[in-house]
Amino acid sequence: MRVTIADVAREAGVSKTTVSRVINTKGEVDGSTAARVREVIAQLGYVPSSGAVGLARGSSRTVGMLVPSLTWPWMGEVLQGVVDTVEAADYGLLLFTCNRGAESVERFTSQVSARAFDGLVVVEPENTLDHLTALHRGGLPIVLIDDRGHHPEFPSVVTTNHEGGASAARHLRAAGRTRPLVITGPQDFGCVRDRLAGFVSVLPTDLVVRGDFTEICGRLAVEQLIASGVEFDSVFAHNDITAAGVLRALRAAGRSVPGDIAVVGFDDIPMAEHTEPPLTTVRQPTRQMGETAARMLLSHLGGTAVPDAPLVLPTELVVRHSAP
Amino acid sequence: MRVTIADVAREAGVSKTTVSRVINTKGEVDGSTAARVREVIAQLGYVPSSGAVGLARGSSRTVGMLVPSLTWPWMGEVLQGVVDTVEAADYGLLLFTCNRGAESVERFTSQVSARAFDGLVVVEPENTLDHLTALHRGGLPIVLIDDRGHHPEFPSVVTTNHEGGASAARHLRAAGRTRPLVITGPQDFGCVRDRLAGFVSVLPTDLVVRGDFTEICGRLAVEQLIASGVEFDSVFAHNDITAAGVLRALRAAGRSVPGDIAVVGFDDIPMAEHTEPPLTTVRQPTRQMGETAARMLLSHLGGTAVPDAPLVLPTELVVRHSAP
DNA sequence: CTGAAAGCGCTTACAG
DNA sequence: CTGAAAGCGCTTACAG
Repeated sequence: MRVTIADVAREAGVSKTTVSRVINTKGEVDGSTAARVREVIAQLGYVPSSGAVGLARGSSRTVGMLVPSLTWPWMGEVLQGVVDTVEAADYGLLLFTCNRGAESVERFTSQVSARAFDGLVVVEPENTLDHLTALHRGGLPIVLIDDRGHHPEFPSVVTTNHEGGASAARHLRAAGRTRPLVITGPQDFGCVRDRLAGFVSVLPTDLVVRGDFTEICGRLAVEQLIASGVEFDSVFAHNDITAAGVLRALRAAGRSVPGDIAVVGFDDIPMAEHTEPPLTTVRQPTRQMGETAARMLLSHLGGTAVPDAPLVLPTELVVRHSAP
Repeated sequence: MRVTIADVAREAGVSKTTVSRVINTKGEVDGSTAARVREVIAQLGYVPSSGAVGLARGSSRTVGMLVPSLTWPWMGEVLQGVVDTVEAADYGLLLFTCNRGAESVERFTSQVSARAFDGLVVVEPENTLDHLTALHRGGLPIVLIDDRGHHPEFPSVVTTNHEGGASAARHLRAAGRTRPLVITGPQDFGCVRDRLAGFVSVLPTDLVVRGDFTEICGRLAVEQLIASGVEFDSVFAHNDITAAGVLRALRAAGRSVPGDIAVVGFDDIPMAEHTEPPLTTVRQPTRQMGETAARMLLSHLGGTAVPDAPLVLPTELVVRHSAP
């Protein structure tokens, strides 16, 4: 049925060994022999079976990617970055999610043991880090894309959260804002601590409300502060979704943005362009993070030593109307 | 190094055949023998090599997914639906994109020939349909998620675009709107023709502007009509991005929404909740489309006959403030 | 109920 | 420069 290396060998009048050698350009092969083999390959439309190659070579030329969710607003960019890089290197990408708790983790582990892939890119492991560490110790190359301040044993890609927070503060300060409200994300996330520390290092404030990265937390924080008569002239929200809630609450309360209150978010998800007014925000280089992580993993698989410190990619302040 | 079936066999004092039988619960095996084998498997942490199993069985227990882009706003939901379904069936998902033109297509085809996966879910193939048809004729099971009005030889999952357009029109008519503007997507897309036909079957109009699914086209259409003094009391945009542009242009022109003009979009992407005002829109069941397509493919792989007509999933009007 | 052997489609020492 | 043979880790008739 399908064309195998044996068919090519027979047709070309050589051994399978020789065919294998011209496919992989390994070892010396006579020029005219090689040409003949290549011709037969083209003519028969032969493509080596990835399964057989993998079995014989002990590697699958496939990388795995484990993500907590595929519907987070910035996940598409990360994925695209990883896929592009992996495809360009002629690797396949096997995608896994771990949103069904223990069951998914177990299934995933079993794929690891099955050697279905050679290495793994992980995005923000929630409570699987111990597990991943065990797999890594067992020999699985892993690269992490993470902002939660984990300090894993394996290489990771992060972004400049501290500087990102600082850049938001500098921008507000330059606009003459002196009394900012900060609405954070979950405080056990490293990125949240860093964004906050960076911000207050430039623009100290005692108005810090603990949020949880949802729209509702932004809305509630603003409503409550306004209701209790607390004054502020700007808001730094730790992500764009929260900032969207802030904008909505301010509008409902009759405060103008940026006239009365300037608002800065974090992430620069697609929505940020479309809020009213469009949101000034600290852009995370999500696609680049995906590309970088994939590149690190591939070079690791290729034998290059991995960096021992996390690779840090720069954020960038994107100025729109909510804080000109 | 790694634990193989031979290790298990030796440790349990049986043949590899027997181990294979208990793993796959195939053929009769003595109860106590089976128990012993299972014990050894657990104790050694044995997991069959997916590559070897695939080679021996001639199938990979993996499905492929080919998408044009991973960063489209609704792609995350589709992907999640596919991944969840595929994982639940203990299959792996191999992800491919075709955004680098001929090169990606070629790479992808070679993976097909390499038998890297058993079946394929395709989302909106741009100009690869002929190619896919060839692969399908060559024996590759394919399920399409598509709204462009292709009529492929293989099963597909679509949504009720005609009824979706009609539901938007009924909603506007019920609100007393009589002079709607329709801004379409690319007119060679089947979904665009259907949405338009559905809409005008309920609420005829001569105000139809051809758009291209971008924000700018929505903005320009509104600006130009207003500049030329054409009156309208509502807008039906063929996707939410375009509707966002419409909202922005109306606001800039000092028209109130929905007071002066009601606006309805299509898709219900995450952004739709966050526009000003929040967007009334026709929701596409994107996640469900992913789940359904994956389920169809899996049951096809399982030997079930595939339906010959496209499977149609219902849209749903989501009412928010832009058209209450 | 169980096992020896062939086979899946490759790669890779080894020998020439 | 080339090939016969063993091996990668499984499954599956076939025979008992």
